[in-house]
Amino acid sequence: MPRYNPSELEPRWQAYWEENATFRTPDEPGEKKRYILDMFPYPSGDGLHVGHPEGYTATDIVARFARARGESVLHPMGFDAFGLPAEEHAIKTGEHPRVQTQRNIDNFTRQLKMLGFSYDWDRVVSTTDEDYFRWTQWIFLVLYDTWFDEDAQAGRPIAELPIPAEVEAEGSDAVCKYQDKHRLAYQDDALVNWCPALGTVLANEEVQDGRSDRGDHPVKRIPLRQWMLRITSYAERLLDGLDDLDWPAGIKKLQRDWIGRSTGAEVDFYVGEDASRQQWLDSRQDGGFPAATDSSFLRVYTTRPDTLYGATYMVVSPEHEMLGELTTSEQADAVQAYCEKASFKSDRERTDGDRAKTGVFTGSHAINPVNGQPVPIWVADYVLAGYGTGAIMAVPAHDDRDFEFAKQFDLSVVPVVNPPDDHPQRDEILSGNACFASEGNAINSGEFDGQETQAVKTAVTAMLNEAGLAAVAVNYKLRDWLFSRQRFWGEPFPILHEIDEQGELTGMKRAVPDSELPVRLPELEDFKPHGRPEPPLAKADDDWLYVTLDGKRYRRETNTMPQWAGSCWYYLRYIDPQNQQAMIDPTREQTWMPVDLYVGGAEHAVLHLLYSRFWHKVLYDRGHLSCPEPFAKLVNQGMILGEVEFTGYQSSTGEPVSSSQVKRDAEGERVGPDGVPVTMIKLAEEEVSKQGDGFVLKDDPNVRIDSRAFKMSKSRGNVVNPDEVVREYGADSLRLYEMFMGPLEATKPWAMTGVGGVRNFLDRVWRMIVEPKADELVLAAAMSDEPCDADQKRMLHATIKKVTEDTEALSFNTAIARMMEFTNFFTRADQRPREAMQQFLVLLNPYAPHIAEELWQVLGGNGSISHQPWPQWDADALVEASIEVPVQINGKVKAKIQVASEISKEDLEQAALQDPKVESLIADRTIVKRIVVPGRLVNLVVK
RNA sequence: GCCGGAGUGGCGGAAUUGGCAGACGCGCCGGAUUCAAAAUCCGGUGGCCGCAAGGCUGUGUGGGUUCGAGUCCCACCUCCGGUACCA
Repeated sequence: MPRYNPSELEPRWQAYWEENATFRTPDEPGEKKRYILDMFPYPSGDGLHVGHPEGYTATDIVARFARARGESVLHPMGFDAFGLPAEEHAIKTGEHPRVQTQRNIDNFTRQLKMLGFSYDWDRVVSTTDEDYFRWTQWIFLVLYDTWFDEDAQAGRPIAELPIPAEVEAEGSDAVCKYQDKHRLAYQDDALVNWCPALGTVLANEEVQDGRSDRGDHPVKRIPLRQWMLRITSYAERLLDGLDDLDWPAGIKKLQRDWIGRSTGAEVDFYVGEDASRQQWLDSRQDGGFPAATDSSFLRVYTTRPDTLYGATYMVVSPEHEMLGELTTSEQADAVQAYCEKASFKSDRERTDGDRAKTGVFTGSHAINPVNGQPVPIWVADYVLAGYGTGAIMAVPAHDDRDFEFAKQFDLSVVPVVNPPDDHPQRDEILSGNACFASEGNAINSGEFDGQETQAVKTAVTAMLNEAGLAAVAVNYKLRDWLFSRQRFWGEPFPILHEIDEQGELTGMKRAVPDSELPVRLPELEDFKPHGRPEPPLAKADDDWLYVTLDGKRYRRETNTMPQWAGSCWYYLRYIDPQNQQAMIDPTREQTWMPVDLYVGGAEHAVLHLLYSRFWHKVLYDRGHLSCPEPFAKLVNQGMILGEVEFTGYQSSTGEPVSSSQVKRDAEGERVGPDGVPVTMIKLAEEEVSKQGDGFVLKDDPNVRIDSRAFKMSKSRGNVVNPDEVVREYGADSLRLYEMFMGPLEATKPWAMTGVGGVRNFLDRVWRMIVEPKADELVLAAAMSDEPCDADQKRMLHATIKKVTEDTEALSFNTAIARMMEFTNFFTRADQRPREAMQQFLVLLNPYAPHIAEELWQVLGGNGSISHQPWPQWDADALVEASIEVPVQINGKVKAKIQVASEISKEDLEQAALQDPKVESLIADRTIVKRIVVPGRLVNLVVK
């Protein structure tokens, strides 16, 4: 029996494609190019997950479709192969991360090939290849060699940085240090998670509630010299660039919010001696608002300068540099104790949830510049050191956080914005017992009373600016990018630190010359932590660690780059993966960039995409790239959940508990109505039945059952393995099912019966062309060389149209539905024109390429079906002689009439009125309105 | 709390953007084929009322706009995802 046997035919066609290099990227792209990109995977030891092939199938369909339409396609794949799991494995087993990584890459490659994706396998890159990370290091050096010119809003070579005369005068070391302060890649002290018990520095994701994930040991935050990338300089450009991108609106918003631009004012509050205040004010009047700060005043950033009259106290962050000077001797102990406590808290703890506000009075006061009133200065950890100036003016009447703090410590509340007359809490607000954070008319604000918030903002800022006490300011939530990791399995930094004769660091550093790249990872005896808060590379032999260059001795940088580094620019290397002379050939870059379609998970919505855009813009500024944005169109595929599960609950005594009575207690534990924890039990579909909105236990309909699909996870045991699906149903069925489940962007649950459904469809396609009853592989008896009749032609051309349009719109599920209709139609026909079958296979090919190739050959086609041009539909063939039009009476369909498709409005109305059913329904009533939409419907409004 | 997204048959989902709700698939029911089964093929399948013809009702809830609303507007509910004091 010549049955459809994917396990035989799929590997055969995969071998054919490989041998014939069917999907090689053309060297000289034709008129239209299309760069179709997947977010490359981290090759984990678990292998491919069914979530991966969702996006990969979508892009593969688009790639095959575009090729058939004569476009030149670049469709590559690679591996984001640096990362923590391989390193942890190495620490445990002593096996070099490279070994395990290669094994995983091999397995991923096998699985990807098994699914028949049309990648150009000659262009595979892995971020761990020396040939690749050589250029990652090179790009780092571009960042290191660049400063950001605010006026030009562009990155420029560090050599072009204007050096102030006073720096110049101090000599070349001072100039170097000045330059270092302006580079896009610079060093700064930042806090790391140091775990003394494990003797290692941990990544944020390895720390849970201040304790290590592994072993549950305490983790301390200690400052360590770190590499930072000055992404904040590009904040404005990164914001602006979003406008022209064809990205989901949600992702753009996420990026905008992450960058978090706000405008307001910086305002200086005098903190010096009362006696010198007038002198200070005079100097400001003459000199204007200074760029640099000194200890005579406290500078704050606010987005609500209109509420300055309501600023009743100030707060500085525990890390604020002026805190020491502001603290009076009486308060010194309390302040010191408070700051110490704060320093032990992680960022997370400090900003976690709605915990009560804490803080300590410093003992000093500042003078509110608008009214000359003294206001107390507090220190509190609800003010973040890294945002704005690290200090705030607190307006408890109009800021929820300040209000909460003021209530806690009994500070005064002065309302300065009048809430609307109908505001439910108006009286409380005006008496200082509630907070009103919206806009309105000013009150208690001197000359500004009665004006609207926006006007007051501008006026107050202008007034203070006139006096040299404030200036308009812009702030971003975006922080500079902490770029170094204390890890082994990452790219080494191509940086050398100068050491003197005693082996001490001099503080001077230099880039490794281009010709010396790549800086390879050292060979280590083992990968176990060495117990110091220093990166593992510090364990390397002196051969690696120390370098002599131009007569000077250097110690290599021992931090490594984060995993993001390699993924920031891989899309460029695919274009020219073998280039030994450059990161990318400029002509090729111009030919293929930007990426026309980028598909991947929404979890990378912010970081990966923002980091990539940042690097891209720097490389663009420095003349290495021709387009300002890397990814023209972005699509996020939705998550695939496990099979739907029915979950019931049981009390401790084994009694079933209705899910409507199960609540979560304070710890998040599920408890029954008595507050005692319940146990979850998995139920089979047969044990439940539908009732109302939900499901209930069949045996006891009073017990409600939860029904939902969960994220796939090993611990839950609901992970679907693509290897098994391919073994059972074939790769074409897996591909087709992933696309048929629903819209690409939607989150959707897996259902193995659905895979059976699409497999059924492919079996039907097979039998539509191959004779199922014959012993040999022969064409179906119904196959005919006659042309299509009118109905067949209409079905064929309507299918071509629908599949073409839906594929273009990435609406794969409906395209597949249409191909199913086509197949149902033609399997019923006893004459199946060969030509229709052939055209159909070309449509099916992007979706299920193996069976399409096989049947194409069975039908006598030459070579690969992938070389066949995409069919065109004939609009004339779609026209039907007569169509059915519904007739509504008062908006409800009461009859259907058969009319000529080209019928005029008047004739359609006549036809509707003459329909016997309609006649009888309107017989004794009057028609008050007639709506006639030719080709669509007739609606008669009667009384 | 805030920000996104989504609520349509037993289930996954369609619906040319305001014009016949439920395409297609799964599941289920009936029939054909078979000694029997699998496979296959044909038909049915939102709910309620009715022997039937047919009628009523129906896209999370309540209101509104319209000749006409799953689709637009207002208010609310539920679920999923993200986020967390950014002044």
